Amino acid sequence: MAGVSTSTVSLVLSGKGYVSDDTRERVQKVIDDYNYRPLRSARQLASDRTGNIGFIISDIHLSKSEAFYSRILLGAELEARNHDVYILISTVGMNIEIPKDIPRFTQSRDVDGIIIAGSVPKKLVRYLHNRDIPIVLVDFNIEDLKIDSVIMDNRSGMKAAVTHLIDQGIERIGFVGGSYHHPSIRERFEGYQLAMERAGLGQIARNPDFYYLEDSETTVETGKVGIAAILKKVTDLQAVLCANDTTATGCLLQLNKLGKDVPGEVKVVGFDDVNYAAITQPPLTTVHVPKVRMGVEATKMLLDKIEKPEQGYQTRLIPVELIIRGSSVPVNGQDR
Amino acid sequence: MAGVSTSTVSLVLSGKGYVSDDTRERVQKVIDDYNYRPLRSARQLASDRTGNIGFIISDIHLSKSEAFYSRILLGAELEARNHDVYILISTVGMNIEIPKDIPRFTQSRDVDGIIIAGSVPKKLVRYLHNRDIPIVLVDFNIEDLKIDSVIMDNRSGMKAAVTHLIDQGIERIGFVGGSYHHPSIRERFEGYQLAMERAGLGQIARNPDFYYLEDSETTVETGKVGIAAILKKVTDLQAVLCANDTTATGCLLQLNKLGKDVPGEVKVVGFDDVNYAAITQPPLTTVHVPKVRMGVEATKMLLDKIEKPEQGYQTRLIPVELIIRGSSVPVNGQDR
DNA sequence: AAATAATATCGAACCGGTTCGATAAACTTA
DNA sequence: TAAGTTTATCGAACCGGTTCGATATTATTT
Repeated sequence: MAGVSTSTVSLVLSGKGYVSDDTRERVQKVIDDYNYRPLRSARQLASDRTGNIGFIISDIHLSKSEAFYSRILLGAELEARNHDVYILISTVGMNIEIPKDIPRFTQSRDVDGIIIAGSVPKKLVRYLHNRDIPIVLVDFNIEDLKIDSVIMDNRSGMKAAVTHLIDQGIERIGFVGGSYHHPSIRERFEGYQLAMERAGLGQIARNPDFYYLEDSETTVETGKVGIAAILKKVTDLQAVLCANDTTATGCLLQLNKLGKDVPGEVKVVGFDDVNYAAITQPPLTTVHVPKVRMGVEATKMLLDKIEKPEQGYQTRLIPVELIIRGSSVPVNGQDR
Repeated sequence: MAGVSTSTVSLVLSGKGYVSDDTRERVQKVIDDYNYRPLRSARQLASDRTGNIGFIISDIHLSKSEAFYSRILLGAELEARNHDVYILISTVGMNIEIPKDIPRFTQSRDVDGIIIAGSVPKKLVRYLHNRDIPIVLVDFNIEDLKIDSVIMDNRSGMKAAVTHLIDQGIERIGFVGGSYHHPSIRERFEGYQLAMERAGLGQIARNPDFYYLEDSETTVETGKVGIAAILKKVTDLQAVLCANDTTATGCLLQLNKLGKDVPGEVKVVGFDDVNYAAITQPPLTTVHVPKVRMGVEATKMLLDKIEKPEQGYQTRLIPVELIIRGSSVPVNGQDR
């Protein structure tokens, strides 16, 4: 329609090679007028790019009560849209078999790279990494593999929480965690111990009476059991830091059941700032994690990696922020 | 490698046409041995199917606190996997411009059909419907368009809730809702009125003092404001039914603040059974909606529609179930 | 036994782009 | 002004499948 060959149109589309301004404008006009969009499958077949990225998440995480990973997905989608890239999602179970249950898109080369959000079976990551597919991990990492990752600053977050409590003159601070195999949870626990150490309270943070850890997935139950266990040994506990908001919610419920006033007798601090954190009773003090932004960053990193595969691996540390609500400070108004 | 032409391999793959058992086995063996997977882009280009389905959801819904729509997405993914189909997700804002902000995959024919989850701008649905793309709506519908949909049985759910309360000898039952433009919310309100009517309590359900509706998106705040408004007019309210669990949570918070005992003075019933409904204080009686299943059904319907576009449109009504927890019945044990 | 139908396989066109090499025109440079 | 460059465009091969018609073989019917 513009009186040129398809090759020329292709050049206009990609912006490569030599095209006279005159021709370029003429072609562009036809494209605009007819709302022409190149067929992706044809492009994919001809070039070696698919323009898709895979998003892998465990089915547990996707359907968890908090929209934590959904928001990471949202961020990834927003950024992908900017680059005209599609996201193919795939859930995996935690007990998958390799290679039977490998996400399909990795088999038929339907993606240029993969984002893995949250913890998934390590052997899956190993398998994909060995196959030289660009990967970015979000809120996850595997010690011995050099894979790009986006993680929140768990240690600083915990440090801020500890400081917030110590500033109020509180010292007998415990910790309730869960799935210790998840790097974020481990880092949070370490952050707690480190910050306590620095404040001269190392003998408390190192005392197992003051913390509760377990290896299973964190649930509300974890919080209930955890705080109950600690209180049995430490009757005058003043505050508890939790590995995440889910656990913190469990602590709140259990403390309420035991008739302990929050924040009067025991203060509670969570981590993640999931949406319902603001509507617990009392509202939960917690460390805000910018989930959407993490998804955005992951996509950026991945696209970058796809573009320049040779560059070394990197880890992006996303800053977090302590949000102070009613569970850690005495109420002065009626609602705070 | 099997000593046959590519055409024959194609026939083996698709199971169409004539292939001798001998040849079929030989080809299949090579496929298995070499883990051969046909390249999707080549298939897409050659046939007119993409093997992808689009999943459209408003960005608000995807990042809401409850994992409601994420679970629908999960269900869709699980079923899609069974059919070796990919899901391309796209979020849309509620104030999009047509055709500028139309999800990309609809423009470049990258999907065979579309699932729309929850409410999105009506003009978007109209636009897509006019373009003759197979569509299935989940938890949404538009009165004047004949589009396949999967919806939960809102009226029956509300009826079960009303009956549950009436069985306890309660009559002064109110309703707190929100975004009335959402069909599910409207149906729930209608279900409430209808069930009350049938029980001879129509004069209550028709009395505006007993219900609170607004046009904005439902939030916790909606619940707080709603229950407060009703209590001002109906001081001896015995129970409140809510349009969803989010609103119900708001009611719980507000009742707690006002010093009203739940369920002693006022009983509260929600709708949806989102994950955190079990951990409110007290745990929330609510109507369970099988979200994952809705996603599964939607995918099934869509693939069916793609296969046989001519068949008439249908609506699949998914049954719901009342889950009785502490917010609507007196506690007899310590925790119930 | 001949005619017809069913089975089995393949060659070649095609899907809609990208990209390389060829060709030609317009500029530079010696 | 001839030779060499840069700019502009295009033809044709190619990506890896699907599908239609042609052809050959085998089975069935009359």
